[in-house]
Amino acid sequence: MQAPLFDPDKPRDRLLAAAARLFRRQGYAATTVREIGAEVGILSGSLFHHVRSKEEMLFAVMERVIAAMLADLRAELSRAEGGEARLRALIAVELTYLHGPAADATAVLFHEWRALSADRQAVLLDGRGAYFALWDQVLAEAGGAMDPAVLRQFLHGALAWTSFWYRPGGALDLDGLTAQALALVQGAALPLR
Amino acid sequence: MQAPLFDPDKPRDRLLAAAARLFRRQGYAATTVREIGAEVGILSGSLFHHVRSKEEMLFAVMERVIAAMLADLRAELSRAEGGEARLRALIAVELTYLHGPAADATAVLFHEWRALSADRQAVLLDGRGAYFALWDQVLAEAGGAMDPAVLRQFLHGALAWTSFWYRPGGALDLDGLTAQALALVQGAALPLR
Amino acid sequence: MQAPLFDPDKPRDRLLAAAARLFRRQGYAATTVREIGAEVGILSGSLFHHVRSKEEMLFAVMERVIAAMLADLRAELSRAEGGEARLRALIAVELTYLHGPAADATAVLFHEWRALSADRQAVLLDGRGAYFALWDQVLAEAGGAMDPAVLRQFLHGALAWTSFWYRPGGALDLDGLTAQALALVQGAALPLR
Amino acid sequence: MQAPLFDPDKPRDRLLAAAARLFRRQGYAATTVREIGAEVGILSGSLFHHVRSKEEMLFAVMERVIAAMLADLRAELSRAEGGEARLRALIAVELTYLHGPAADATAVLFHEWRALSADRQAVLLDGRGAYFALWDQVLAEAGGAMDPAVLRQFLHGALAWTSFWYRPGGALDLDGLTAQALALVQGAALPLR
DNA sequence: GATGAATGAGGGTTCATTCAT
DNA sequence: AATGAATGAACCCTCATTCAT
Repeated sequence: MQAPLFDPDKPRDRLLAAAARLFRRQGYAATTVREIGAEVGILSGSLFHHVRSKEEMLFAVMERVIAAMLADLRAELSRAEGGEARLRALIAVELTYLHGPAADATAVLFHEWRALSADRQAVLLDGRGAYFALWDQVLAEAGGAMDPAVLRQFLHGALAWTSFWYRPGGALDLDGLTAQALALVQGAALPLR
Repeated sequence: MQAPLFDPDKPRDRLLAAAARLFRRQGYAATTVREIGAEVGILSGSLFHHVRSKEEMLFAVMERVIAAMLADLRAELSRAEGGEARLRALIAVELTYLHGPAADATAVLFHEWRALSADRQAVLLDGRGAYFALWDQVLAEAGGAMDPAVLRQFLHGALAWTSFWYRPGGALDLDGLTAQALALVQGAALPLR
Repeated sequence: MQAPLFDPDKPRDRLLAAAARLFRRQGYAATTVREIGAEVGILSGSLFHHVRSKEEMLFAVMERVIAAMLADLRAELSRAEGGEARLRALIAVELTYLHGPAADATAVLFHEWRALSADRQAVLLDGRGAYFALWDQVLAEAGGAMDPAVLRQFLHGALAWTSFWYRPGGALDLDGLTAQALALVQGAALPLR
Repeated sequence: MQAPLFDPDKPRDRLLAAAARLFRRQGYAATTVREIGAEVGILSGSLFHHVRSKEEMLFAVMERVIAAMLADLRAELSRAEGGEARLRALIAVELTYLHGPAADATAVLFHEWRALSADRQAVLLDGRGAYFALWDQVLAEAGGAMDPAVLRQFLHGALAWTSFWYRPGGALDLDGLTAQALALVQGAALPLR
């Protein structure tokens, strides 16, 4: 990840970071604007100088992650040489977002999608689509036996679910987790090396 | 699955089935008791003759699925002979719940866990623990290279996530999906047959 | 007036009557739903069992007066014989509404029109148009020298304004006030008898 | 009218003119200080360097019109010779204010009176009383049959109401409208010439 | 003079829940 | 069992006003 998702020097970014934290911990619907205000040390009314509505916070958080993930994945893929390296990049980017500094925002994107209004979902679908197109491309290149679409969903599900159980700092570090995920798909649907 | 989760002849069961349906479609927090009432043709005030609170509905739905999944998995495992058959049973039960008649309740159990109060989560952990103990046992028996705990989480995530994209009735039927999931783990972390 | 505008036996009507009273006294924008609730002895949240929104109360109040005034004017005109009697009916109906039991609602209709959203204004314009069409017809029949449209606006303004200064129960009763208004227009723009 | 009500070179006056415009168009309660600021090109916080509160703007606008109308009516009456000329002056001043350059402020005075706090209303009552004393005097001099107090209210209402329907620049110019209003009262309550 | 972030009270509205009928 | 009016707390949001910069 080149740059942090939220700049601690910008009030609006501090707000979004706090919102992401709470949305992740409690869910969007269960988080009140008063709590978000308290998290950054202002009153709820003051939130609305930086943001038009509670939902705009959700949208902005998601927008940021989507753009950043897409940029990072593109960068990593352009650096990676060979099918395995590209595959590893796919997984590494996803897990880095899920458990690195952008963990809150990424979890929100993955698990609170339904809380976003249909209108706003539509706006984000482009970026999300571009991201998954890269996945499909890499998985197709790998030329495994399993339908790439199904494999993509399996892998995406397995990685997304790590946000519920995996905590970095334990016995298994992020590289280790990445290796395990890589082993999962390599053994499974892709031709053995 | 031996018996349907909710008996259409019992008013309370009809209520729970409706709640599960709406909780799944809209999320627990975004579903109002009015909507649940409307779904079964009564007014919101009348709900509380059958149920003590909205959260009790969530709890009851989850309790039912947990007990039923545990019973079904036990039954299937007792019938299955050999490592692969037991592994297949693991996956088949999970996918049958996720996409069969109990789909609503199962999706609620998997995706609305956070909406349940900590107290009530604790009550359910026993049954859930017993279920996953069976998983761990079967996966350990298979004796693969990957840490069974990690493999369990990967597999559980991959299967849980199917509720967001897989729809029975398409080109890929449930047996086919089961086969694909089986292939994923068999190729990966388990010794090749 | 055949029937009271609001039936004291119906909770919703009691609500509307209270709303009309407060809207008249304080203006629509300056009246809070909490005040309206207090006026009928319920909490603000309970208002919304009878009414969808604050603006719906404004709308409902106006709708009632409009329909009732139109019906009453039609009835009075059908009873009135001769130009002067019809003219007197015009004025009498208007003043009866402005200062009789429907005074609050009528004042709200006349003075809070702007507070209603354009959408809802449009819905009411039909009834209002029919009412003024009767005015134009009666004034045209009278065959005065002044443009009937201008005369109608002058007269309507003069009468509407009475809600700011005239109070029944003083030296001048409603019949007296009606007579004065009749004298105003008869002397002015209409041919002398 | 001798001088414009608001001097475009003075920032405070530009503010008041903008406030009058918006108060008239949307009503006092429905106008926000943000909108007033935007109308003159500053932010809402900066308003309060020129004015102590939103209500002070309303007060100041009304104060200006009241003083100016009184001065103008005095001047016009001192110039007018004969009962009819004085009567015409009465009406002409009123209509000139209602539809000339001071239209916004005058409409606000007439239709937003209730939005002013009782304290501030009291302050303005002197000037307003002096103005209406002139009306009563002129109407009494004319010696008609109708109670001058009632006639004054009828006429005031009829003229005030023109702000809702009359627009200068159409077929009927201000002089024409003045003539019609004069005819209304002359025919009515005043002795025929 | 102007800014813009912050305040804090209060706005309209929603909603799970209660209870007399 | 069901109704439906009522509760009361909490919700998101608005707005006039303040003040350090």
